[in-house]
Amino acid sequence: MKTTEDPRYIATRNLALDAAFKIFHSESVLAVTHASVSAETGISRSTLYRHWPHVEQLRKDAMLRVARPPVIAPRTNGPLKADLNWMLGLLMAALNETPWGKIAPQMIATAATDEDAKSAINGFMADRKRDMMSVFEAAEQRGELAPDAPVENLIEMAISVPYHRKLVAGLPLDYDWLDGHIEVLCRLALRPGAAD
Amino acid sequence: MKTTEDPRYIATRNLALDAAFKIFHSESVLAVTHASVSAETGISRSTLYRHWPHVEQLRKDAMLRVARPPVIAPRTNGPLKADLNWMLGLLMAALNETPWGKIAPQMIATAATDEDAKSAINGFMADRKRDMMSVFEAAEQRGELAPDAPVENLIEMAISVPYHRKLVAGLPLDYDWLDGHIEVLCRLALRPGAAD
DNA sequence: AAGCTTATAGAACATTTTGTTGCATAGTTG
DNA sequence: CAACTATGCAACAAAATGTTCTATAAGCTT
Repeated sequence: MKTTEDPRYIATRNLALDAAFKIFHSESVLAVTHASVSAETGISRSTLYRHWPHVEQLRKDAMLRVARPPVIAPRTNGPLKADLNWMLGLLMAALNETPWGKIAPQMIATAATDEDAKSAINGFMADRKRDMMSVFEAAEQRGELAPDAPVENLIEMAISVPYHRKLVAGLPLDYDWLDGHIEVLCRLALRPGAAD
Repeated sequence: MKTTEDPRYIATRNLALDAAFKIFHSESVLAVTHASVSAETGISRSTLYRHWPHVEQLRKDAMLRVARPPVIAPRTNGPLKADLNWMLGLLMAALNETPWGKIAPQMIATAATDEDAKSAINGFMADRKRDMMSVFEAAEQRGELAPDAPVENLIEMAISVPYHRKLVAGLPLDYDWLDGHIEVLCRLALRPGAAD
């Protein structure tokens, strides 16, 4: 029988990674150690070392397992402005009020040197871009979009600015700001005649 | 006499922090320890402990001392498109080819939990925004700007996207992309009649 | 130049973190 | 039931981290 299928092994792994993530979120990556996870779960240190011979493996597994942004269901009812308000409002909330806001910076730093973390976070962003794309495609089918709307760039701008404000510039992410952001995006997206 | 003015103390401090930064850049923050700096410089471990009783202090000092983005002299000759190309080209190069591209992610992560790192990186970004502002003001005085150009938002977008592409999305930062980015920014910035 | 002060080097020591191993026990599989 | 394998525990090893003391040398004061 393969180790990885033994229910005891699976159970230990899940328990440990849940605790590791909890520690990661409430303290920091560095607080995740075999000792701290052992204390949190009751799993013995030696067992944890058998699962993850080195701390970095434990930390990375914890990060990759649960550290992902909340799923944002694309809303494509229209009009575009309302859809953007919905999507970016949720993104804003994710950064302000969920673990993701605290975990993202750590992942970004890890991604700078670790391939797994890099492909994970790149994947998250690709998902987010795809969701946004479906919003713009729906707008196009409703005929709201300007024919020369630079959709790719708009999506990048829509998503990048909230991340940058929160993680790099240290500026507030609130609806006052979001309204202006969306207004600017719509200037480039909507066809001149369309109702705003 | 105050300790902090003794030339020996200053010399040791500078030597140590230079080495710490070198290690930080070539390996990672975690590689910066009293032991590694001692090995690199010949300064004794006990002396380093007197300067920085705890590793985190040493790491943070190394980071805050030299980890700053290259200064980008604002260019305001005009036309706006050329100025933006200059400024954002340099920002791109800073992210692609200088230590800053490797260090920024670490700083962002540290800023999430540390006030000093946070205010440092927020300060860097405020500087960058101010530089960009002078570019747009010059454009306005030349009469290039549309009267309703949303300058604040444009500056945020101009800067955020390169950072996001590089650090989060893992997309390439090259002139092919930059041309499109600037073209979109100019659509919103320039007055309708202005030569492009 | 003489004397006081302070930083450094070096070594010895203490503590904590990190990783390893062997064995008894108990859950899992066939 | 029999064979296998994960776990818990305890003892141990090694490395990283932090502390303290003393002799020496550099800097400052008069």
